[in-house]
Parts: sequence; C-alpha cells; structure tokens
Amino acid sequence: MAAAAAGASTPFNFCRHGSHAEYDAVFSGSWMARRPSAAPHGGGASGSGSGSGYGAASYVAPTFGAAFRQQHLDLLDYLSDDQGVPAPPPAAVPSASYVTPAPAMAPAEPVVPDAVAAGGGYPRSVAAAAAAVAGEGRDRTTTDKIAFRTRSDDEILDDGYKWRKYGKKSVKNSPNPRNYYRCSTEGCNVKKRVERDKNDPRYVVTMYEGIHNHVCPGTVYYAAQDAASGRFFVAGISHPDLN
DNA sequence: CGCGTTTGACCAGCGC
DNA sequence: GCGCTGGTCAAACGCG
Repeated sequence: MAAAAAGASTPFNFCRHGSHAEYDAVFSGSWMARRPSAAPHGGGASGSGSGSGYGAASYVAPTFGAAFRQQHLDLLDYLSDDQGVPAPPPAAVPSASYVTPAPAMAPAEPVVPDAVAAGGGYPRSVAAAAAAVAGEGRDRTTTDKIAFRTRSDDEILDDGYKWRKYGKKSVKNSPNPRNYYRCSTEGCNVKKRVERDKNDPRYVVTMYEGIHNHVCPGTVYYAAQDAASGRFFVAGISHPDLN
C-alpha cells in the first residue's frame, strides 16, 4: 500500500471508511471461490452481470489488520479484470503510528462484471492482482475494473473518495436502477456503478473502473522515522498495530 | 451561490 | 438497417 503513500495512485479504490459503523464486517471470505463459468454477456454493458451464479456465504473478519489487508488483496485477486501479470509481492508496511479506520462495508462478495467475463479472466495471483491495481508490471493500456457486492442498507458505501453522481439507469432484467458515479476530484476519471443485487436486494453491487490518480481526500497518512537518518517519511495508510 | 442530484435525451455498441 | 440496451450528457432543480 505504499503507492498510495507516495501519492502516485491509490492501489485500491477504497481508502477509508470513517463514517460507517460496521467496522467488524469487512469482506467476505466467499470471494475465495472463483466463479465457475463466465457470466452471460448480452449486448451493451453489464446488464446481467450483477450477482447470479456465485457463492453467497458470508464471512465477517474477526479483527482488522493483517486479515483485513490480506482480504484486500484477495479481493483484488478475484475481481480485477486485468490479466495475470507477474509482479513482485506488495511491499511491507513499515512501522508507524496512525490508525486508519477499517472499511465499513459489510461482507462483500465477488461479482464478475460482464466486462471481466468477456475480457478473459482474472489475475493469477494475489501479488499479480495487487500489482495490477497498483500499476506495476502491467500494461497500463488496460482498464482496471473491480466489482464486489456488499450486504448493506446503504447503497452509497463510504470508500473515502468523493463521488459525483452523473446518471441513473434502469437496467434490463433488474428491478433496481443502476447509479453511475464519477470521482469528483478534478482530473480523476475513476467511475463506479452501484446497483442492488437483483437476486438479493440486501446486497449492493459496486463496480469500480479505473485507478485514482490522487490520494484519498479523507486519508490521513502516518509517518515513519528512519532509524539511521532520523528523517520522517510517509509510510502508508495502514496502521501497523492493526497487523 | 456553489455543489450535488435528478432525469429525460442523446449516443454508441451489439444482435438480429 | 433497425431496434434494443447501456452509458453519458446536460439542463433543471434542490439544498446548505
């Protein structure tokens, strides 16, 4: 997660979750199960890709820290639409001293966006997924897409970024409208689509597209001090004590 | 007044 | 070529 600290690009589309209360409900372990077959893909975009055909078992992370971070990677592994790209494992987070709130999202589960299914698959490893989203060792001409579903009453998940709604559309085969959001940060072209799972309205299906080219506006970075030089440097957005 | 949401219109891609 | 569908635009509107 050091890439975010460097201010280049946020390796993941979430960066904080300060306002939601369900901190103990992070991500679902069920995303560990890959969807066995490609989603049906009709004309246009992802009209029918919102949630059928994958497992629905929920898992609530008992604690934050390593498990949480690992789950982030798991999520990336299963949901990024980039092809598997060999890459080094994510850098370790150095010691530091700030608590970053854990995501407030309820158990999230992987969703295979049609674009993913049509595009040919997933990263082959956690490292590859992390690197792919972080922009390392990969073809930057590809589009980063990641989708998951979250059991939540709120359709708007506080992922720390500021989103501007620019469209709403009712989609075929779904009673629930799809909402379109764009990152409101100038120059950032990240978009997300949010809709309720047509099969289970308790779940919100969120699909991110693109990589933020800025730091999370709500992120407070922690600093680490180099033992040799005594100089401080921005270390990241995760608190080491959470590991 | 600025910013965000709403919503109908428009456009592009795809299948037939 | 036509119709359907999803994605985006932009004017109108609401809210703080």
